[in-house]
Amino acid sequence: MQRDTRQRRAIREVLEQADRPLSPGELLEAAHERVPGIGQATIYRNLKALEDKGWLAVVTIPGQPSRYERAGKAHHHHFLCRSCDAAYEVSGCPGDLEPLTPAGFRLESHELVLYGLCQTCLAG
Amino acid sequence: MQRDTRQRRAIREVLEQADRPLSPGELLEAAHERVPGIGQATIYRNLKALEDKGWLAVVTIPGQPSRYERAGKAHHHHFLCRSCDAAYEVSGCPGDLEPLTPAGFRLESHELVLYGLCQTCLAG
DNA sequence: ATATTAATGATTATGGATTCTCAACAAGAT
DNA sequence: ATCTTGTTGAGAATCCATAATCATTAATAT
Repeated sequence: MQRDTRQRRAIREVLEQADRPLSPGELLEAAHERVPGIGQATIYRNLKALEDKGWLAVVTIPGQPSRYERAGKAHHHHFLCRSCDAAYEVSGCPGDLEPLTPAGFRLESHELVLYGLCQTCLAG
Repeated sequence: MQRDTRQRRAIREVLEQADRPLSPGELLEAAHERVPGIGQATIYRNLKALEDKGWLAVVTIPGQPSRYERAGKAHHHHFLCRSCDAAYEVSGCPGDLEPLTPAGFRLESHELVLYGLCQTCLAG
């Protein structure tokens, strides 16, 4: 039977309260405040388990480690700050991309990443 | 002084004639037909050199090796076939993305990747 | 034709993310 | 309280893309 450990609780809580997708490293750092000594192997193990369970969605960004966010959100995209590397959720979508699709191709999905500077980095 | 080798000629020719961005592996395969025995180290060395020279542009796609295409093309995006992993160039752009950008953030650029099946894979 | 040395190719090494190993630990049943 | 065994943590191991080594090869100036 699946056990309810402090580490798992911490990981789920951090991910539930995050307002943006987190990388394994960011998650480790945040979970560490709740469970000092938590190891990265535990982070990876549980990320994979939560993903398999459909509780988490993976966000892939070129040249960056994967980010994880709660699954089931409405279709949306992401903004990556080129200064602090934080990924943010952006609502909305540019719309119908069929017109861009080459003739004879089948469009199934798409990913849009905005790049720039986040408010925090602009202020600092 | 920079020397004009068979390997370099082959690499440039393949990239010039390609109608889509190529990965180092695809480039090696294609160049191999012109210069049997060409090694991957030569591919990587020359890709980097051509990129530094501004002759090539790098295309980054999540979870994929980099692709290389001639620099200087008009703004465009890419389509990745989830079956054969070939990247294709797609003309056009969804347009102004400022409206999607969170307030207080500075938008500098963006990347859009379409996913699906290419004509070749659909036919096969 | 010969010398010079940039370039190549086979191989090893590197870097970063992710996974595996396994002894020690701890959640949950009895 | 005790036992069972799922989980954890530290570190080693793996994967893949890319970079570095270095003896050999070959482009080009003489």
